[in-house]
Amino acid sequence: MRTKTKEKPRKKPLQQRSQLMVETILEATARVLSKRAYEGTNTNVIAETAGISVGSIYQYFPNKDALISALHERMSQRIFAVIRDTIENASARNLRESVAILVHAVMEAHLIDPALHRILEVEFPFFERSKKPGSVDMDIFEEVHGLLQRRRAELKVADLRLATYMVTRMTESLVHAAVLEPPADLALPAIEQAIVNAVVGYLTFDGTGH
Amino acid sequence: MRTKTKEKPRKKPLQQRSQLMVETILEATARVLSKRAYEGTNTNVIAETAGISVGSIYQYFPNKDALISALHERMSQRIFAVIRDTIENASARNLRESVAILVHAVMEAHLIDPALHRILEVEFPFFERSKKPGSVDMDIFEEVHGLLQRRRAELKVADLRLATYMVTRMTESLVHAAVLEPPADLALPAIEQAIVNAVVGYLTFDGTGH
Amino acid sequence: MRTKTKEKPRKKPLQQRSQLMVETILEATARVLSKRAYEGTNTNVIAETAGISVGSIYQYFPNKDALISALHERMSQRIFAVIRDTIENASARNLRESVAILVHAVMEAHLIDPALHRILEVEFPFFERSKKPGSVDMDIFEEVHGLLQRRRAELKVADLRLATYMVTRMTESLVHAAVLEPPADLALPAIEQAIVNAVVGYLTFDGTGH
Amino acid sequence: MRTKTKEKPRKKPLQQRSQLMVETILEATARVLSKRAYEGTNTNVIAETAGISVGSIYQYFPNKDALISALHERMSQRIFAVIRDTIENASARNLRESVAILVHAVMEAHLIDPALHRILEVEFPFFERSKKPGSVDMDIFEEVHGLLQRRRAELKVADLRLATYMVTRMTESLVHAAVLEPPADLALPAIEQAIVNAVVGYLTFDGTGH
DNA sequence: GATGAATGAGATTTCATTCAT
DNA sequence: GATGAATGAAATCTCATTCAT
Repeated sequence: MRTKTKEKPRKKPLQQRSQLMVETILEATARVLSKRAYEGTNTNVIAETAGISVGSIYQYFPNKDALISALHERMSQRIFAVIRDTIENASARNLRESVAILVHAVMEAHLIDPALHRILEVEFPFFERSKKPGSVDMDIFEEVHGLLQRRRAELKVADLRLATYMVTRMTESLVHAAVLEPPADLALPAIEQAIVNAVVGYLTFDGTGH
Repeated sequence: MRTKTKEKPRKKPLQQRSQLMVETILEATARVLSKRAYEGTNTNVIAETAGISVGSIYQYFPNKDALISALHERMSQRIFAVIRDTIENASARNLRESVAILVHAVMEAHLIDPALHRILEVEFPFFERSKKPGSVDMDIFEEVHGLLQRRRAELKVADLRLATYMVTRMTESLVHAAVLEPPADLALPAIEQAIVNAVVGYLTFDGTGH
Repeated sequence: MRTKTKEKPRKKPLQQRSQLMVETILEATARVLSKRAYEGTNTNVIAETAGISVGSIYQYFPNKDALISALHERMSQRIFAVIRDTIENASARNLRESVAILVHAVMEAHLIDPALHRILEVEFPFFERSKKPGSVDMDIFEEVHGLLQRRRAELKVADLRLATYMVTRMTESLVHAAVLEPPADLALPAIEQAIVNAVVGYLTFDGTGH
Repeated sequence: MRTKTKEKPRKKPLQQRSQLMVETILEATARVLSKRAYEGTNTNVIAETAGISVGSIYQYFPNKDALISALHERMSQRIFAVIRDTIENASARNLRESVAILVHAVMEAHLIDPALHRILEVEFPFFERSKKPGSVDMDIFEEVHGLLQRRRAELKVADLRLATYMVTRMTESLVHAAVLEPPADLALPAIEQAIVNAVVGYLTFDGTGH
């Protein structure tokens, strides 16, 4: 059923070592980035942290930007994995539960590594996610689109693509804000609840008054 | 009578000239930033664009960051001015109209100088807005809080501070996304409409189904 | 008897004001230099400290070096004045007393404003004193030369010019070191005593053993 | 037997290359400093003179000051080496010969590279020598102290530490002045002779007249 | 493939000096 | 003469990237 899962069946030792090196480098990049933020992060420090030489970074990444991009991508993958698994494994009885599960999944995903996430989203958001098919954003779009289709009967909204866009954006943006810039006087669960309400409210709002 | 009193006939020439210079510098910074993005923006280019010398920048700003911050601040001020004026001058007959006006105002504000706005918000969001009283963010919060209070009767939400937070965030985030990363297949007015629906939906959602 | 005293008989108001300005500037330079050392001393700070504008400095001094030079010169003048007056007013009964008075005078002179003196000698010694007739160094040379001539009978040294050079250097260098880099475990009076001994020892040493 | 052990056949290639680079840099710094004095000496010129890139300077020295300090230190080391070797290898028959040898050694040392020495001592004396144990100044102090102890019987001075201080200062200051600001009308050997006389005179002066 | 010393363009910032007011 | 905003050459230092070993 899952269409686009990228299988990696070949496991040649060479590729294994490569894969290990790439992991090491990305891990170090993440660590340095979390600890020292944009200023103070440079390829030499990353190499040192990874316990390798700068040269090796350039063996696997054409330049520094590619490094950040890859990190972005990896984080997106992880987040998407969490979201997809949650959605697909959860059995919701109605729209509200579906949305609650979605929102909770997104929140969980954002709590994976908030420090790094924060840096990545806040200092390097311009490493823009592609909107092309196959990108994580599209994957999520499709996932949510599927969810809404399955709940079609319970919705008041007319345009399902627009609704998918809205739900995706609302969930992402509001969770993002709540996790990364938590307001001092509001509890996270209360906000989570409010986000669910907002999404369901939107989807079931008939536009004339309830 | 006034033997030795030095007259200062010129009306605050200093402040005037200073103000002009600050404007010139900020203007140039904005221009350079819009055109060349983060990379390629440096004090020398800014000075050149402004038709002044680098030294002059440092006469008015202690360092480069202060320059970007000032630009941020100025843009925030402008945006807030638009929003406040719109809200305060508009006469809405009901909640939906109030929200529609708010959303429209925010959208207008985001369309002032999207290119610059984009750079500023996207590349330098870490020049973080303060949450302190007196900051633009707080001003907007208060403005929205007032609006909701006036419409208290029409709301289903319990916690007004939470609601204010949600409305603020939703409006800002969704408009932001719509303007700066417009989805290819959706029209802006349709999205605007959807945002209004989402906000009103949230505020009038009783939690059980409408 | 005193040959080279530069008289300044004319006291036109204009020159008075100029003189005042020059004083103000030099005073400020001295103050800034003492307080902030080489780094952190610049014409703008000097002007600010003096309560005048940078431009005015350039009305009286062609450039920054001239400023330091003038300060050097002024300090030299003051030191020389102290030394000359002490020597000429003192009535010594023998060589030892003469030397003691000289050494003490030089020490007094070095204690006028040690902080400034230190900066001036330590950071700007390369604003080299001229060896030309009329310079302070020459004045001191002549003063000491005269002193030795008067004590000719008590000396064992053959070449009086060489002796003058030696006495001048010894006094200056040793006092300088003692005052500006006081050794932790030796008392200043003890060093002063030792310097006197050294000078007298030199002057009365017959070269074969005493 | 040694399957994977990486051999490092080149004898400390790192240290060797590093050392070479440090030498090259210091050498260039010395050359530039001698030729162009303080003004006109900058890291770019030094790099150019050394035939390397600026970056390499910063690979080995944290900043410009460290560069000058290192040069200072190296010169001090060399001077001390000359002095110590001369003193320790010479066999003097009496105090006068000991002092003569010391003075001559110091003079020799000051003549190693007078141009550079001049710049270093005259323009950067504020890169102050530490007075801590282990510093060159302390080494010299100890060396002289030892010398005086060996000649204890021939001395009239009471306090040996004071005497050591005086001898050290006199020798250093007077040689310094003689070499770096040679008086026009006095021959260097004559001055050297006079310095020896002064030191011996001081050490054997009984305070009442010889 | 791995290493890391070397590179050098380029960025920020300072400050002596000028000159229009 | 006095002012001080404006100037801009120049200096220090960084760091992504290369390439000989």
